[in-house]
Amino acid sequence: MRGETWVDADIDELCLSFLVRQAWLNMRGAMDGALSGLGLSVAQYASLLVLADQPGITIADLARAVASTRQSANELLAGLADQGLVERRRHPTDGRSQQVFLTDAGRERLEEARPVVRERERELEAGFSQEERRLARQWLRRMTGDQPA
Amino acid sequence: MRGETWVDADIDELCLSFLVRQAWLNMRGAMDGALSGLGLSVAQYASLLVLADQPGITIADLARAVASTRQSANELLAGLADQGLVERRRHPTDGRSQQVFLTDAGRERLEEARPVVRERERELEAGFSQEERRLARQWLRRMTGDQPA
DNA sequence: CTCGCATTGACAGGAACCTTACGTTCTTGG
DNA sequence: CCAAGAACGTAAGGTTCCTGTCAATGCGAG
Repeated sequence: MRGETWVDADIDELCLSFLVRQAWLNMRGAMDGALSGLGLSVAQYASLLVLADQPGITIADLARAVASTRQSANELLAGLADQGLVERRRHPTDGRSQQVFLTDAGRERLEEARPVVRERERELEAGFSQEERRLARQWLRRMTGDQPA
Repeated sequence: MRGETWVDADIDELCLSFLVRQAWLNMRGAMDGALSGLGLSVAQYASLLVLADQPGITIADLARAVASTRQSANELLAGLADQGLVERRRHPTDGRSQQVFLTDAGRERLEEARPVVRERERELEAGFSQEERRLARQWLRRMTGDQPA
């Protein structure tokens, strides 16, 4: 722990969570930088991905899909709606909820963003083998709590 | 992406950053839960670790060590000072800055917290080999930007 | 020595998230 | 069918982080 940050073998074993935090912060910075030209944050990009995969998802389900709260999801959607990238419609059978859809502009923005993000992430991972990448993802998925021991 | 969250092979490749985010969020929740009985958050714990390793570090350097801002670091230190775990002293040779030290109570709190955190993180990683853990850390360090390609 | 630039901790305001609570709607067991 | 409990989107307030700015201090080149 003599460098700029304490990303060091010893400290990793004392607070692994913080290493993950720093990885996330740096990746977020890199992705936000890459996406800024498209007017998107990484959180917005991720939400567009979910919406592309699940058209008509409700705000509550979107929140769950991105491990967030309904309030946060709704606020983020408001920003995307302001950009004309998503639209919210009354749910056809559930009077409590709304369905969210990508607009054409939203789909186009997403298609523009994908290669940008993929390229940046590929750069970050340069030098790691396919197997090492697979292992890293497996490890991360475990850390998300979605894959039991 | 049919589960509770979109922690899924396909989406990982479309937004790896978000997978890291979700790992961090879950780990933070787990650590905060484990540390709550000690009145610490994971961020506070991490700062105590830095202070134990670098007694007398300045607020600005602590902020850099945890990849944060001076303001955030100072606010976090205020909370720790309120608990009597750290103290800030005028720097002996630099009229702008202050040095931060652990108090005895701070050192004791840290010693109590270490095994708690280590145990929770060990549980999260159960089933991964030593080599797999090493690889995951190597990958994470790369993602922090502190280890070039 | 001087001066332009950089750094410091603190102030002010904002962003992005959270929790709590609400009225409305839905679900389900009796 | 009914009532208790759950879920919905939204409002309100709070927390934790950020950025921009400030006055004071430090650094280094000329």
